[in-house]
Amino acid sequence: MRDYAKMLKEHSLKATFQRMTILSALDTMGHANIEEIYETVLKTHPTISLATVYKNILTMVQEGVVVEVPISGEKSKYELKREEHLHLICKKCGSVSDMPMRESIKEETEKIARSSSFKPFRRQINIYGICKNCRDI
Amino acid sequence: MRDYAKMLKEHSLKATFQRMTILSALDTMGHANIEEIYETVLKTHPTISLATVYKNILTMVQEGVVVEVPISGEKSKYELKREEHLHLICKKCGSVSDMPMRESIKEETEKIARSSSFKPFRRQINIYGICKNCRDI
DNA sequence: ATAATTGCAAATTTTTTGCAGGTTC
DNA sequence: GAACCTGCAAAAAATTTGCAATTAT
Repeated sequence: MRDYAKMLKEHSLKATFQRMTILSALDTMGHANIEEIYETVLKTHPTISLATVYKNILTMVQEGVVVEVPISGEKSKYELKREEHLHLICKKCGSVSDMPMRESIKEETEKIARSSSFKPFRRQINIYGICKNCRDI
Repeated sequence: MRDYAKMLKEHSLKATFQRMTILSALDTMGHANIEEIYETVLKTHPTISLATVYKNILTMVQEGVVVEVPISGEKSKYELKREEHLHLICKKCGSVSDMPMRESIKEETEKIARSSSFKPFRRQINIYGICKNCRDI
């Protein structure tokens, strides 16, 4: 559990309970799309509106507090901003899990970008497949 | 220009002119979202309906003739299926360009997957930044 | 105090669907 | 000629907007 109020204030966003609830939901869920976030926050704060979830996800993504994870064939999920990592995405159960980024991958992608005079900001690596759980079934 | 009819038939899809036109549009554009595809096919075949574009993109993605490229902060784009590669995505002009996949990246991602007993099918790597053109302006 | 944020309801945009007629193999 | 595909119009789903009331700083 992180200090959500601090995260928000560092980006000059007001620490409303709606935002704190959304961040807390993302923190426990790891990755979730708008609908999933909305359903989760409703459980503890039934007055939060869907429009507020939309507006805040947009704002918090713009401010870099939250990161969008676009996924083939699904609606985008969102996660709290943290160190760079990659995603293992199970095509069976839909789970998303984080794995640390390797230095060598960073270096290779830097090289590739450099070879096109492309100035990279950030990477996004998704690996699609079947997770351990679904495989064992 | 590839043999679109063949591509379709290999996946037991009928080679309608609507599908051929969509594939041809993707071939020339490289990457495009639904709206862009629709606008482009309209130029040569003004009778094609938007619903047909939606239905066909869905079908052709399911059959693996076309691949979805989900992009942070934008609507998904689509491209013709081809060898594995990665994407340089310019946050200024929105251009997407393909770069060859490096062996070492494949290997590293295999290792990462293996370490979680995850069985990988395919990777998707997006590098976001500023392209040469936009940088020079 | 004030500037930002919220919830609501409505508007807009995006995507999906059902079906009668047409096309491909 | 059978199964598949199309266009249309309508329905459903997803997202955005405007605004008066509320809240954080």
